[in-house]
Amino acid sequence: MAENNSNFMSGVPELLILRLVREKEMYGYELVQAIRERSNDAIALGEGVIYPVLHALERDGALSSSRKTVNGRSRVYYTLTATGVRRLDDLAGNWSRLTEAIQSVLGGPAIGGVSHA
Amino acid sequence: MAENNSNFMSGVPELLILRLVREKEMYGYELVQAIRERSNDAIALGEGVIYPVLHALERDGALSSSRKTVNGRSRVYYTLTATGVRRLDDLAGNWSRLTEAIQSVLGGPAIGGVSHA
DNA sequence: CATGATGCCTAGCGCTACAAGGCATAGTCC
DNA sequence: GGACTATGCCTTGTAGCGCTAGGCATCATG
Repeated sequence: MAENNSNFMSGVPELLILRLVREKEMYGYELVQAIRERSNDAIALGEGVIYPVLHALERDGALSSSRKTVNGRSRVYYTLTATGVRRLDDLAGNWSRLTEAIQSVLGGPAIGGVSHA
Repeated sequence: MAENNSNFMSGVPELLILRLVREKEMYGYELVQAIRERSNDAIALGEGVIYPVLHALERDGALSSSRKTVNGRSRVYYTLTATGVRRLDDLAGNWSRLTEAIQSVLGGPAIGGVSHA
């Protein structure tokens, strides 16, 4: 009936993960804590959210993994691929546009003028 | 296993609707277009999204409706109740905190310092 | 009288994030 | 040595949200 934005409010966990992994290679358990800390406990994604996303991203070629053993502990480190960088830019752009759009609605009728024309 | 934020990425359509209705009483079809226009086509929620949310909000006492006939057309106008105002403030606060948190993750490790302590 | 805009509505699907587990190893405390 | 916690990985099942894709009625337009 109408071409809508397909599921416009999704992919935030994906976005956060990609963004963090861009800084340095990280493993799942580490990501869970990093997100919690960096957001001041405002966002607390569990492992049940992180791991499936990680696997999906690897399947799509956005991340590549390598198993390493540290202190007798086996960790799966993820690094960003070229595809992943593109995906990150994409998601970040979408998120930015989305928040601006929502802000634009919340802010009232053309306060400063968006000057879209 | 852990108390997480329950479905932290939801309620945006609800937020937008409440915000718009706060300005003046509006009807469903009008809301669909208002959201599209005010967001510069960035957000295009269909009627299939709007109406169910409208009904849920009324059921919860956040909105009250009144049927009016204009130009032989029957419209259901919605107005914000006191409960609705509270709900709006709530959602707006959550949204604000969420975007800040995400920004905080996207922005890198403590750029300006959040000084939470 | 057919088509489109206005205006309301609903059933059903898909997908995302979530809860709630399981499993293994390392360290700590008694 | 046994219990408990933290670390580290994983999967299954579910719920809720938003979306697609319709239906129905009126009015204006050609």
